[in-house]
Amino acid sequence: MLFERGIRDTPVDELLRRAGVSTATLYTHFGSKDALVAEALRVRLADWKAVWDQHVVAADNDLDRLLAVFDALASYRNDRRHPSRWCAFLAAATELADAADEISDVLAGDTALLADRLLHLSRPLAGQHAQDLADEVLVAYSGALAGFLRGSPRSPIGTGRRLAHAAAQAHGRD
Amino acid sequence: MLFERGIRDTPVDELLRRAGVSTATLYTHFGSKDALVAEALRVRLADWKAVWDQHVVAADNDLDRLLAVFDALASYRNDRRHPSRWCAFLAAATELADAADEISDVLAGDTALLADRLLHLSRPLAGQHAQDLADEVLVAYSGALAGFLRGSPRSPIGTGRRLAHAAAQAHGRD
DNA sequence: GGTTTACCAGAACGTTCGTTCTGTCCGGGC
DNA sequence: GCCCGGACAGAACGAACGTTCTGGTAAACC
Repeated sequence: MLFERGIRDTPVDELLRRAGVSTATLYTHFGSKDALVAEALRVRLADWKAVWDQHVVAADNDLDRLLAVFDALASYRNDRRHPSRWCAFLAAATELADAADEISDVLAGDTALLADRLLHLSRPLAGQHAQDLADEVLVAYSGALAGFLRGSPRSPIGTGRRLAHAAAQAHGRD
Repeated sequence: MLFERGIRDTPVDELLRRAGVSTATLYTHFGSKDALVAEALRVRLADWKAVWDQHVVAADNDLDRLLAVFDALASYRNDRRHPSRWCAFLAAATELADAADEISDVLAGDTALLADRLLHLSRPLAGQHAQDLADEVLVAYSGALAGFLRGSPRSPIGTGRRLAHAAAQAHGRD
């Protein structure tokens, strides 16, 4: 709800009704709407990390482990426990530009997770160019997410995966 | 200002002060804040298109014409007449999810412009796979923009360009 | 020269929304 | 049996902000 309709466009009252909880309870537990949003984002980040983990473990070669981020994204988005228009973290950072550090910290956390893991997964494929490959996959991944916001291309995840694949091949050759 | 601090976080009063214009004048000219924002977005889209045009014309081979979108993005962003945190269109669509059609129409216009031109520019390089290549470049482009929001990778445009280059090469080979 | 047009400054209005306050009720521990 | 922590519904508050209104000024035009 927060991440479908937008954080700013979802009043606290709706969250209360949806959760079947009273105003006072929410505010004693979280203190503010921003803190609640930050907590929701932290939960999403943990969930996302877990799903990604599974797909990396399930892959059986270096290339598939790197590309697993796209397969993980596909299954994360198919899970109706994680509805969102495109990316909860990028959207939150956009909507709440000047807002609480607590919130932009979660985007930073997501980005750091992606950067670190992609770098690690790129090493066996690209060696000393691992940083370049990791950057490229991160951009392909973010671009796929943005594709949902644009409504184009039709299959952003498949497109992002092909892009990352081509990048990996390009680095594998040299 | 609208696209640096965020549309929602920029009150009309600040725009008035900035523009040295009175409330009444703004409202007789535009009718509402949303309409003003929509107009600002339309102007940006026209500017962006013009800059992109120049870079396509200046390129002297098919590959560079396709990749010109990244060079255009770099010079568009360097021009201080077009400040923005990442992408005005994607940001506006995120901030004003349920808002006026007039606004989401501009994102649709940007996306259509990108999709059409990239497809056209992809044809000489990828022939029957032109649609795939165009999709890939669009994702690489959107990913580069998102990179500015993330603050990672450090040079999103260069990374996106490499990504698109690898995709073009991959399609050129088959 | 009077009228129209366009603009200005600033007050005022109405709505939305995050947050707090009031008063009530229930359930479990001594 | 009493008490207290925690939850509830709902009213109330206060700030922010988009929009409209009031009244006044100055140039453009017939």
